[in-house]
Amino acid sequence: MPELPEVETLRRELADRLPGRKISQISLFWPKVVRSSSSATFRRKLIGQKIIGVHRRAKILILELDKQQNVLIHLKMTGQLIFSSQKELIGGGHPPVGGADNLPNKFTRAIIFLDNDDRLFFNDLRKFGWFRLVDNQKIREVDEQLGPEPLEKNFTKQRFAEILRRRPKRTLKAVLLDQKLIAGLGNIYADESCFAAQILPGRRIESLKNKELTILYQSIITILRRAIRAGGTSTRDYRRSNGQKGNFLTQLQVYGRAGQACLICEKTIHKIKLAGRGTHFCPRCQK
DNA sequence: CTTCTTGTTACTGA
DNA sequence: ATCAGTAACAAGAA
Repeated sequence: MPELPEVETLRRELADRLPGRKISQISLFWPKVVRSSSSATFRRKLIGQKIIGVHRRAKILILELDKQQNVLIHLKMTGQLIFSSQKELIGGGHPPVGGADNLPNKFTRAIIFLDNDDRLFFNDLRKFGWFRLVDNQKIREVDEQLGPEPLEKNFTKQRFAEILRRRPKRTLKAVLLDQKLIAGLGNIYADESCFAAQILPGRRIESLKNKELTILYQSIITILRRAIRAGGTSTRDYRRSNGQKGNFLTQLQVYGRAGQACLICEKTIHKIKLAGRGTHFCPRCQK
């Protein structure tokens, strides 16, 4: 699912393409994708606006527009943003494998047309993803409700420990998934971080030793960086902006590997339900 | 047919 | 006040 590394991959790719472009037209095939107003108002307000930046906060992609306006995009579980450039097709050659040549398809909920004839397709099988048009003040309110970004400088080991210690009775998995505490982790990277730190996800925070918190802190950062380097994880629906899969799937140690041998100790990977989510761990490596 | 999948919010009950 | 669990959103795969 799109978590921090997947959305960050898209942000970096789209930041090379969108800034400077004006939105020339918008097609909405599933009007409920717009959560901030009616779809008609959304279209009217957006058409003609210029994109000046592409940002990310937690799992939310932010298209910064002129006039203090922003389009927030949440992919939820099955959302995709596929960028289609007209120019690269002119001049021959083959479009990228898995590109936008078969779009729109039955899961395309929206298309954003740009003033140079490039297009951005929003596909979402499950229809949970959304667009919201918000001003800069509202952005600040959204920002305040989210925990620190794990890859930013202000995410120090001390701040991480403080955030966790204030929730002594909660389980580790629940805390890692809580966007108000730490931004951007989802089910895949919560499980992978716990494995890397050799800590069971069902542990209560109050039981964690300082040394364990330090290893967990470092594990989260390392895993997220490596996942971004691989272009994210495509378990199922996630795609990069050119339609290709992210490559981190092959580096997963526990997520999706229930019943298979642990890659470190060869004991069987277990799967339980924790914080309402499928939770994977090695019963020997993790304590 | 049932069960499972998950990001997020709302709700319930301990 | 805190926390865990579940339903809802929605649609498809197994």
